[in-house]
Amino acid sequence: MDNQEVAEVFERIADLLQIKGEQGYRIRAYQRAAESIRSAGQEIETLWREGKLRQLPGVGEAIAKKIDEILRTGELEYYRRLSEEVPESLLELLQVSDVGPKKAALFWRELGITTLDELERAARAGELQKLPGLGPKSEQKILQGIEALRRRRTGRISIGQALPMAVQLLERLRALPAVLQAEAAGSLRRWRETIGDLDLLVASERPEEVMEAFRQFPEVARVRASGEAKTSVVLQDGLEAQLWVHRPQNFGSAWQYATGSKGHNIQLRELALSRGLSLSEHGLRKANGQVILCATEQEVYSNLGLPWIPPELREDRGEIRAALQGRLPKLVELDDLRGELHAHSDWSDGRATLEEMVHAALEAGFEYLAITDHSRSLGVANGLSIERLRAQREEIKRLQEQVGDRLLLLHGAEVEVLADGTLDYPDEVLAELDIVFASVHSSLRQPRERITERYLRALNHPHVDVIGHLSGRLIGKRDPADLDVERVLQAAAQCDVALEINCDPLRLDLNDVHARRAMELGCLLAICTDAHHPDHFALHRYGVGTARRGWVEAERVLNCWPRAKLQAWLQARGGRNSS
DNA sequence: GCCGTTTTCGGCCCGACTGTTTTCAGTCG
Repeated sequence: MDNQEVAEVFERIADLLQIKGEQGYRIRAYQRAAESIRSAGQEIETLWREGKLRQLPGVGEAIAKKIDEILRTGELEYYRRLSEEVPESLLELLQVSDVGPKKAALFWRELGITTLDELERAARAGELQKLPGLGPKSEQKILQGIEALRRRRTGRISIGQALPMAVQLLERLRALPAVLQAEAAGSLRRWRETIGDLDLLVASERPEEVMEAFRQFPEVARVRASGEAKTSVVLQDGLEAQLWVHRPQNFGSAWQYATGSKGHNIQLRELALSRGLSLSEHGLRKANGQVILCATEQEVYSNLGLPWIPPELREDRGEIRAALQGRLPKLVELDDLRGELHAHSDWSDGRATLEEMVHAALEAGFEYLAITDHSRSLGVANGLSIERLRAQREEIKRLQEQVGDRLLLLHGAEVEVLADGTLDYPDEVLAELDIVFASVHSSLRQPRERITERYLRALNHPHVDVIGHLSGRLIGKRDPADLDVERVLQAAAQCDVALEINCDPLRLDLNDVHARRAMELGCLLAICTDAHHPDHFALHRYGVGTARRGWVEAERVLNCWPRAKLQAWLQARGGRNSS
């Protein structure tokens, strides 16, 4: 059973306890444990075998015992008994906006409702408004919530879709005369790979004016709630958006609050309490009632005795402790990237010529560009035969002469790791290349042991320099391969093979959690766009966001290295000589 | 149920908005 599945058990326990009416902090304890298990860098089974479950934050004696039972027996007696008491299907009611545990319990106990369909029927029949504490408006909202849920169905969307929408709304906000500053917050600012809703923040002295304009934006389909400080809307495409408006004097604390994550904010507020301060979006309040206004986030953190913590780290994954101890990483930045090592041309399945890719790289200010077209067996991608690969080398040499010293061109290939773990070109051909990416595009569904061995074989091949998009996942479309990631990362560290963080917002592969584990194990990384078109070079920022979420520092990223260091590393590997 | 630059027991984040209320509960972020 993997981390995700174990985490889900505890999440469901927390939800069931809420509906049951359990009061207090046990619920949060289960939620925190679930989040901790989900974002653990290692597999829960490994930690369990090694007796290290208690090292996970939020996992104490009781939850460790429950994990042990789950992994030994595949079941949990406590959970089974709980779901006998409270029907599990009630959990789907919680997905409806404006329905929480209290209302779900009310519908169940008073009307015997246990499914979404039953809830909808009751609402249409006017049964809900007869219940205590509800009226016609609540009933109408719940019906709208059910319809919105059915329309949406997709849940969270890719950050690649969310970012352009947020940019559009921010531009519109910045054009308003009453707006002094407008910024993204929430999971978007933390560069999470998927986004549940857009969180936007504005600094203004005239909040009503901003809110009024926002409600009228053409992107807005429906206003869910709107006050002086906060407006919540549903956009035309079903996505929800929040807008907060605060004065510039407390913009910093408001931005900190709106950025989250929830877990980070809770930890930060507890730290504030321990120092006799109460933290909210309005600022820091001392015991005597005096409020310290914070115009910048730096002021929020420094008043708590902390350095500013980059948004990508704010996931309650140990960043506050690290900040207290002065151990925050010096995160890689977009400007640290000096070149691209994974790019395609129309020699295989790219949509631009070599010349066009080279010129785009010059435009982007790269110091180097590796062309890495697909290898021969990948027919769907027009993979290069050995003859075509050698012809391409001549073409690249010609282009190198044209551009001279302005850009270093590397001739590489994205070589298929075949189903048995061998590579798609013979060794003598690989030896001719400047850089070799090894990737898996086929037989992704091999059983765990088999596909892990396949990668281990590739890692041990002397000519392999980088492993491309390790898991093969496409977010929301294709699950990652069933892989023993820990073994692969350890082998990569040992073989001195780098791992790609693929910047395509549908891949982001390695993901943040695996990137962080790779850093802990001493692996090298490469942040690459896998560009199939000149426009794709702009995707670097997504990979950098993921890398930063993985606590990645520039010195461990191949394409942050200066040209000479990169060349020296490549030439020292795989028995290549410097010819 | 977890956890300790206050603590192994007694704490555990904070506020906005809405609807159905005569002063607040529920939901959300």
